[in-house]
Amino acid sequence: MKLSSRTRYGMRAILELALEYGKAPLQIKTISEREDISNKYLEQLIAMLKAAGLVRSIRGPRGGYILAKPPAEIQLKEVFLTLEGPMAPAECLEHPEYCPRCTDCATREIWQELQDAIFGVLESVTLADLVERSLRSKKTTIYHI
Amino acid sequence: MKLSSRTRYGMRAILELALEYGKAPLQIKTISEREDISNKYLEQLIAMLKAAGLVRSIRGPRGGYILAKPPAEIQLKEVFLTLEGPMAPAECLEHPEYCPRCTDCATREIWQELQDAIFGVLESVTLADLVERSLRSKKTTIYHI
DNA sequence: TGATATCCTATTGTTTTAGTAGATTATTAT
DNA sequence: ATAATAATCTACTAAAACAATAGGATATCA
Repeated sequence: MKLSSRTRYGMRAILELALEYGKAPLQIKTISEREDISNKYLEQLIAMLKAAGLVRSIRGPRGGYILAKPPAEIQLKEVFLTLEGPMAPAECLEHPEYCPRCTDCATREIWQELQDAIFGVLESVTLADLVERSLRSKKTTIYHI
Repeated sequence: MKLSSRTRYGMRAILELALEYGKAPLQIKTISEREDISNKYLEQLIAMLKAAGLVRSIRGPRGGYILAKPPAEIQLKEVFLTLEGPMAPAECLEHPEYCPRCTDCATREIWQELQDAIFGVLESVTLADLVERSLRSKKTTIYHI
Protein backbone atom coordinates (compact mmCIF):
# COMPACT_ATOMS: atom_id res chain seq x y z
CA MET A 1 0.00 0.00 0.00
CA LYS A 2 2.86 2.34 -0.51
CA LEU A 3 2.80 5.04 -3.11
CA SER A 4 4.75 4.30 -6.29
CA SER A 5 7.48 6.58 -7.58
CA ARG A 6 5.35 6.86 -10.67
CA THR A 7 2.64 8.60 -8.69
CA ARG A 8 4.94 10.73 -6.56
CA TYR A 9 6.96 11.91 -9.54
CA GLY A 10 3.91 12.41 -11.71
CA MET A 11 2.13 14.48 -9.10
CA ARG A 12 5.15 16.72 -8.65
CA ALA A 13 5.47 17.08 -12.41
CA ILE A 14 1.87 18.13 -12.97
CA LEU A 15 2.19 20.52 -10.05
CA GLU A 16 5.08 22.17 -11.89
CA LEU A 17 2.79 22.56 -14.88
CA ALA A 18 0.07 24.01 -12.67
CA LEU A 19 2.55 26.53 -11.27
CA GLU A 20 3.22 27.70 -14.84
CA TYR A 21 -0.39 27.73 -15.96
CA GLY A 22 -1.09 30.62 -18.35
CA LYS A 23 2.58 31.02 -19.17
CA ALA A 24 4.76 29.44 -21.83
CA PRO A 25 4.87 25.63 -22.19
CA LEU A 26 7.18 23.81 -19.85
CA GLN A 27 9.61 21.28 -21.21
CA ILE A 28 10.33 17.85 -19.83
CA LYS A 29 13.97 18.78 -19.50
CA THR A 30 13.08 21.70 -17.25
CA ILE A 31 10.75 19.69 -15.07
CA SER A 32 13.22 16.86 -14.71
CA GLU A 33 15.90 19.29 -13.60
CA ARG A 34 13.67 21.13 -11.15
CA GLU A 35 12.29 17.95 -9.66
CA ASP A 36 15.37 15.79 -10.05
CA ILE A 37 13.56 13.05 -11.92
CA SER A 38 15.05 11.02 -14.78
CA ASN A 39 14.28 12.74 -18.07
CA LYS A 40 13.34 9.56 -19.86
CA TYR A 41 11.19 8.22 -17.09
CA LEU A 42 9.36 11.50 -16.81
CA GLU A 43 8.60 11.30 -20.52
CA GLN A 44 6.56 8.19 -19.92
CA LEU A 45 4.74 9.59 -16.92
CA ILE A 46 3.75 12.73 -18.78
CA ALA A 47 2.62 10.58 -21.68
CA MET A 48 0.17 8.95 -19.26
CA LEU A 49 -1.09 12.34 -18.14
CA LYS A 50 -1.49 13.36 -21.76
CA ALA A 51 -3.36 10.18 -22.68
CA ALA A 52 -5.71 10.92 -19.79
CA GLY A 53 -6.40 14.36 -21.22
CA LEU A 54 -4.89 16.21 -18.28
CA VAL A 55 -2.06 17.90 -20.16
CA ARG A 56 -1.52 19.03 -23.73
CA SER A 57 1.71 19.07 -25.70
CA ILE A 58 3.28 21.49 -28.13
CA ARG A 59 5.91 19.95 -30.35
CA GLY A 60 9.02 21.48 -31.82
CA PRO A 61 11.26 24.26 -30.54
CA ARG A 62 9.81 26.33 -27.71
CA GLY A 63 7.31 23.54 -27.28
CA GLY A 64 6.61 21.55 -24.15
CA TYR A 65 3.60 20.81 -22.01
CA ILE A 66 0.73 22.80 -20.56
CA LEU A 67 -2.27 21.84 -18.47
CA ALA A 68 -5.28 20.94 -20.58
CA LYS A 69 -7.64 22.62 -18.10
CA PRO A 70 -7.36 25.34 -15.45
CA PRO A 71 -5.78 24.00 -12.23
CA ALA A 72 -9.04 24.57 -10.35
CA GLU A 73 -10.76 22.07 -12.64
CA ILE A 74 -8.34 19.23 -12.06
CA GLN A 75 -8.94 17.14 -8.97
CA LEU A 76 -6.00 15.23 -7.53
CA LYS A 77 -8.14 12.14 -7.85
CA GLU A 78 -7.90 12.29 -11.63
CA VAL A 79 -4.13 12.60 -11.53
CA PHE A 80 -3.84 9.90 -8.92
CA LEU A 81 -5.98 7.38 -10.76
CA THR A 82 -4.20 8.06 -14.02
CA LEU A 83 -0.81 7.30 -12.51
CA GLU A 84 -1.64 4.71 -9.91
CA GLY A 85 -4.22 2.81 -11.89
CA PRO A 86 -7.63 1.79 -10.59
CA MET A 87 -7.75 1.60 -6.84
CA ALA A 88 -9.57 -1.72 -6.57
CA PRO A 89 -8.79 -2.48 -2.91
CA ALA A 90 -10.37 -5.78 -3.78
CA GLU A 91 -11.33 -7.41 -7.03
CA CYS A 92 -14.95 -7.85 -6.01
CA LEU A 93 -15.55 -4.11 -5.64
CA GLU A 94 -15.33 -3.65 -9.37
CA HIS A 95 -16.36 -7.15 -10.38
CA PRO A 96 -18.88 -8.35 -7.81
CA GLU A 97 -19.23 -11.65 -9.63
CA TYR A 98 -15.58 -12.44 -8.97
CA CYS A 99 -15.84 -13.87 -5.46
CA PRO A 100 -18.65 -16.24 -4.59
CA ARG A 101 -18.68 -15.22 -0.94
CA CYS A 102 -18.80 -11.51 -1.69
CA THR A 103 -22.31 -10.84 -0.48
CA ASP A 104 -21.58 -11.91 3.05
CA CYS A 105 -18.03 -10.72 3.08
CA ALA A 106 -17.59 -8.19 5.86
CA THR A 107 -14.10 -7.28 4.80
CA ARG A 108 -15.42 -6.06 1.51
CA GLU A 109 -17.29 -3.31 3.32
CA ILE A 110 -14.07 -2.16 4.93
CA TRP A 111 -12.20 -1.99 1.66
CA GLN A 112 -15.07 0.03 0.27
CA GLU A 113 -14.87 2.46 3.19
CA LEU A 114 -11.14 2.73 2.69
CA GLN A 115 -11.60 3.59 -0.94
CA ASP A 116 -14.25 6.18 -0.09
CA ALA A 117 -11.94 7.81 2.45
CA ILE A 118 -9.07 8.00 -0.03
CA PHE A 119 -11.25 9.38 -2.79
CA GLY A 120 -12.73 11.84 -0.32
CA VAL A 121 -9.34 13.42 0.21
CA LEU A 122 -8.33 13.34 -3.43
CA GLU A 123 -11.62 14.81 -4.61
CA SER A 124 -11.47 17.66 -2.15
CA VAL A 125 -8.17 19.01 -3.42
CA THR A 126 -7.51 20.49 -6.86
CA LEU A 127 -4.27 21.47 -8.54
CA ALA A 128 -5.20 25.09 -7.79
CA ASP A 129 -5.22 24.26 -4.08
CA LEU A 130 -1.84 22.58 -4.43
CA VAL A 131 -0.46 25.64 -6.20
CA GLU A 132 -1.70 27.85 -3.39
CA ARG A 133 -0.15 25.65 -0.75
CA SER A 134 3.05 25.45 -2.69
CA LEU A 135 3.40 29.22 -3.02
CA ARG A 136 2.54 29.75 0.63
CA SER A 137 5.14 27.27 1.86
CA LYS A 138 7.75 28.76 -0.45
CA LYS A 139 7.24 32.16 1.17
CA THR A 140 7.53 30.96 4.72
CA THR A 141 10.24 28.37 4.29
CA ILE A 142 13.53 29.08 5.94
CA TYR A 143 16.14 27.26 3.93
CA HIS A 144 18.69 25.29 5.89
CA ILE A 145 22.13 24.87 4.34
CA MET B 1 -2.27 1.31 -4.56
CA LYS B 2 -4.24 -1.85 -4.74
CA LEU B 3 -4.61 -4.15 -1.81
CA SER B 4 -2.38 -7.22 -1.83
CA SER B 5 -3.72 -10.74 -1.57
CA ARG B 6 -1.62 -10.99 1.54
CA THR B 7 -3.74 -8.35 3.23
CA ARG B 8 -7.07 -9.54 1.90
CA TYR B 9 -6.40 -13.15 2.85
CA GLY B 10 -4.90 -12.24 6.19
CA MET B 11 -7.82 -10.05 7.14
CA ARG B 12 -10.29 -12.81 6.29
CA ALA B 13 -8.23 -15.31 8.26
CA ILE B 14 -8.08 -13.23 11.41
CA LEU B 15 -11.80 -12.56 11.06
CA GLU B 16 -12.35 -16.32 11.14
CA LEU B 17 -10.37 -16.41 14.37
CA ALA B 18 -12.42 -13.55 15.76
CA LEU B 19 -15.62 -15.42 14.93
CA GLU B 20 -14.36 -18.35 17.03
CA TYR B 21 -13.08 -16.24 19.90
CA GLY B 22 -13.62 -17.99 23.24
CA LYS B 23 -14.02 -21.37 21.60
CA ALA B 24 -11.48 -24.05 20.70
CA PRO B 25 -8.39 -23.14 18.65
CA LEU B 26 -8.88 -22.97 14.91
CA GLN B 27 -6.49 -24.81 12.63
CA ILE B 28 -4.90 -23.49 9.48
CA LYS B 29 -6.41 -26.35 7.54
CA THR B 30 -9.90 -25.31 8.63
CA ILE B 31 -9.37 -21.65 7.82
CA SER B 32 -7.87 -22.44 4.44
CA GLU B 33 -10.86 -24.60 3.57
CA ARG B 34 -13.43 -22.07 4.76
CA GLU B 35 -11.77 -19.18 3.02
CA ASP B 36 -10.40 -21.06 0.03
CA ILE B 37 -6.84 -19.90 0.58
CA SER B 38 -3.72 -21.99 -0.05
CA ASN B 39 -2.82 -23.86 3.13
CA LYS B 40 0.88 -23.17 2.84
CA TYR B 41 0.50 -19.53 1.98
CA LEU B 42 -1.87 -19.01 4.87
CA GLU B 43 0.75 -20.50 7.15
CA GLN B 44 3.06 -17.63 6.35
CA LEU B 45 0.41 -14.98 6.75
CA ILE B 46 -0.62 -16.26 10.13
CA ALA B 47 3.04 -16.39 11.13
CA MET B 48 3.13 -12.64 10.48
CA LEU B 49 0.07 -12.12 12.64
CA LYS B 50 1.67 -14.19 15.36
CA ALA B 51 4.95 -12.29 15.19
CA ALA B 52 2.93 -9.10 15.60
CA GLY B 53 1.35 -10.49 18.75
CA LEU B 54 -2.16 -10.54 17.33
CA VAL B 55 -2.69 -14.29 17.51
CA ARG B 56 -1.36 -17.09 19.68
CA SER B 57 -0.66 -20.67 18.70
CA ILE B 58 -1.21 -24.02 20.35
CA ARG B 59 0.92 -26.83 18.96
CA GLY B 60 0.15 -30.50 18.65
CA PRO B 61 -3.12 -32.34 18.17
CA ARG B 62 -6.24 -30.25 18.79
CA GLY B 63 -3.98 -27.23 18.56
CA GLY B 64 -4.35 -24.30 16.23
CA TYR B 65 -4.63 -20.56 16.57
CA ILE B 66 -6.59 -18.16 18.75
CA LEU B 67 -6.71 -14.40 19.01
CA ALA B 68 -4.21 -13.04 21.50
CA LYS B 69 -6.67 -10.37 22.66
CA PRO B 70 -10.44 -9.91 22.67
CA PRO B 71 -11.73 -8.86 19.22
CA ALA B 72 -12.81 -5.49 20.61
CA GLU B 73 -9.22 -4.71 21.46
CA ILE B 74 -7.82 -5.30 17.99
CA GLN B 75 -8.11 -2.42 15.56
CA LEU B 76 -8.06 -3.24 11.88
CA LYS B 77 -5.17 -0.82 11.62
CA GLU B 78 -2.93 -3.22 13.52
CA VAL B 79 -3.84 -6.10 11.27
CA PHE B 80 -3.50 -3.99 8.18
CA LEU B 81 -0.07 -2.62 9.04
CA THR B 82 1.18 -6.06 10.00
CA LEU B 83 0.25 -7.52 6.64
CA GLU B 84 0.69 -4.58 4.31
CA GLY B 85 3.79 -3.15 5.92
CA PRO B 86 4.31 0.50 6.79
CA MET B 87 2.09 2.76 4.76
CA ALA B 88 4.73 5.33 3.83
CA PRO B 89 2.86 7.06 1.02
CA ALA B 90 6.18 8.78 0.58
CA GLU B 91 9.63 8.16 1.94
CA CYS B 92 9.90 11.63 3.44
CA LEU B 93 6.97 11.11 5.80
CA GLU B 94 8.95 8.66 7.86
CA HIS B 95 12.41 9.92 7.00
CA PRO B 96 12.13 13.69 6.60
CA GLU B 97 15.83 13.90 5.87
CA TYR B 98 15.39 11.78 2.76
CA CYS B 99 14.29 14.45 0.31
CA PRO B 100 16.00 17.83 0.29
CA ARG B 101 12.95 19.63 -1.04
CA CYS B 102 10.61 18.13 1.53
CA THR B 103 9.95 21.27 3.51
CA ASP B 104 8.42 23.10 0.58
CA CYS B 105 6.87 20.06 -0.97
CA ALA B 106 3.13 20.55 -1.20
CA THR B 107 2.52 17.01 -2.33
CA ARG B 108 3.89 15.75 0.94
CA GLU B 109 0.97 17.34 2.75
CA ILE B 110 -1.44 15.47 0.50
CA TRP B 111 0.20 12.12 1.10
CA GLN B 112 0.01 12.84 4.81
CA GLU B 113 -3.70 13.62 4.56
CA LEU B 114 -4.20 10.45 2.60
CA GLN B 115 -2.49 8.41 5.29
CA ASP B 116 -4.55 10.11 8.00
CA ALA B 117 -7.76 9.30 6.15
CA ILE B 118 -6.82 5.66 5.74
CA PHE B 119 -5.76 5.29 9.35
CA GLY B 120 -8.94 7.06 10.41
CA VAL B 121 -11.04 4.30 8.89
CA LEU B 122 -8.83 1.48 10.11
CA GLU B 123 -8.66 2.83 13.65
CA SER B 124 -12.40 3.23 13.90
CA VAL B 125 -13.16 -0.44 13.25
CA THR B 126 -12.21 -3.36 15.49
CA LEU B 127 -12.43 -7.08 14.88
CA ALA B 128 -15.48 -7.09 17.15
CA ASP B 129 -17.18 -4.69 14.75
CA LEU B 130 -16.26 -6.92 11.85
CA VAL B 131 -17.68 -9.95 13.64
CA GLU B 132 -20.92 -8.10 14.22
CA ARG B 133 -21.18 -7.07 10.60
CA SER B 134 -20.33 -10.54 9.49
CA LEU B 135 -23.02 -12.17 11.58
CA ARG B 136 -25.60 -9.60 10.51
CA SER B 137 -24.93 -10.10 6.82
CA LYS B 138 -25.07 -13.85 7.24
CA LYS B 139 -28.56 -13.58 8.69
CA THR B 140 -29.95 -11.38 5.95
CA THR B 141 -28.21 -12.90 2.99
CA ILE B 142 -30.39 -14.67 0.48
CA TYR B 143 -28.23 -17.28 -1.13
CA HIS B 144 -28.48 -17.54 -4.88
CA ILE B 145 -27.92 -20.88 -6.64
C1' DT C 1 17.52 23.16 -43.29
C1' DG C 2 19.14 22.56 -38.88
C1' DA C 3 18.03 22.70 -34.17
C1' DT C 4 14.63 21.54 -30.87
C1' DA C 5 11.55 18.89 -28.33
C1' DT C 6 7.92 15.58 -28.38
C1' DC C 7 6.68 10.75 -29.60
C1' DC C 8 7.15 5.78 -29.87
C1' DT C 9 8.86 1.14 -29.03
C1' DA C 10 11.75 -2.01 -27.07
C1' DT C 11 14.81 -3.74 -23.54
C1' DT C 12 16.68 -4.45 -18.85
C1' DG C 13 17.73 -5.14 -13.89
C1' DT C 14 15.56 -5.27 -9.50
C1' DT C 15 12.03 -6.05 -6.28
C1' DT C 16 7.68 -7.74 -4.81
C1' DT C 17 4.08 -10.96 -5.00
C1' DA C 18 2.02 -15.20 -4.47
C1' DG C 19 2.76 -19.02 -3.93
C1' DT C 20 5.14 -24.32 -3.51
C1' DA C 21 8.00 -27.92 -1.22
C1' DG C 22 9.84 -30.43 2.34
C1' DA C 23 11.84 -31.31 6.62
C1' DT C 24 11.57 -30.41 11.80
C1' DT C 25 9.59 -29.78 16.30
C1' DA C 26 6.28 -29.82 20.04
C1' DT C 27 2.12 -31.84 22.02
C1' DT C 28 -1.56 -34.93 22.92
C1' DA C 29 -4.06 -39.29 23.10
C1' DT C 30 -3.63 -44.11 23.11
C1' DA D 1 6.71 -45.16 24.61
C1' DT D 2 4.71 -44.11 20.36
C1' DA D 3 1.95 -42.64 16.66
C1' DA D 4 -0.75 -39.03 14.99
C1' DT D 5 -1.36 -34.23 14.73
C1' DA D 6 -0.55 -29.56 13.80
C1' DA D 7 2.54 -25.82 14.19
C1' DT D 8 7.39 -24.15 12.74
C1' DC D 9 11.23 -23.19 9.83
C1' DT D 10 13.86 -22.60 5.65
C1' DA D 11 14.46 -22.52 1.03
C1' DC D 12 13.01 -22.16 -3.61
C1' DT D 13 10.37 -20.45 -7.83
C1' DA D 14 7.39 -18.41 -11.53
C1' DA D 15 5.28 -14.33 -12.76
C1' DA D 16 4.28 -9.70 -12.46
C1' DA D 17 5.20 -4.89 -11.39
C1' DC D 18 8.47 -1.24 -10.92
C1' DA D 19 11.86 1.98 -12.24
C1' DA D 20 14.17 3.03 -15.21
C1' DT D 21 17.42 3.17 -19.86
C1' DA D 22 18.23 3.36 -24.99
C1' DG D 23 17.62 4.87 -29.47
C1' DG D 24 15.36 6.30 -33.28
C1' DA D 25 11.24 8.72 -35.60
C1' DT D 26 8.41 12.74 -36.14
C1' DA D 27 6.76 17.38 -36.00
C1' DT D 28 7.71 22.39 -35.72
C1' DC D 29 9.97 26.70 -35.54
C1' DA D 30 13.60 30.17 -36.70
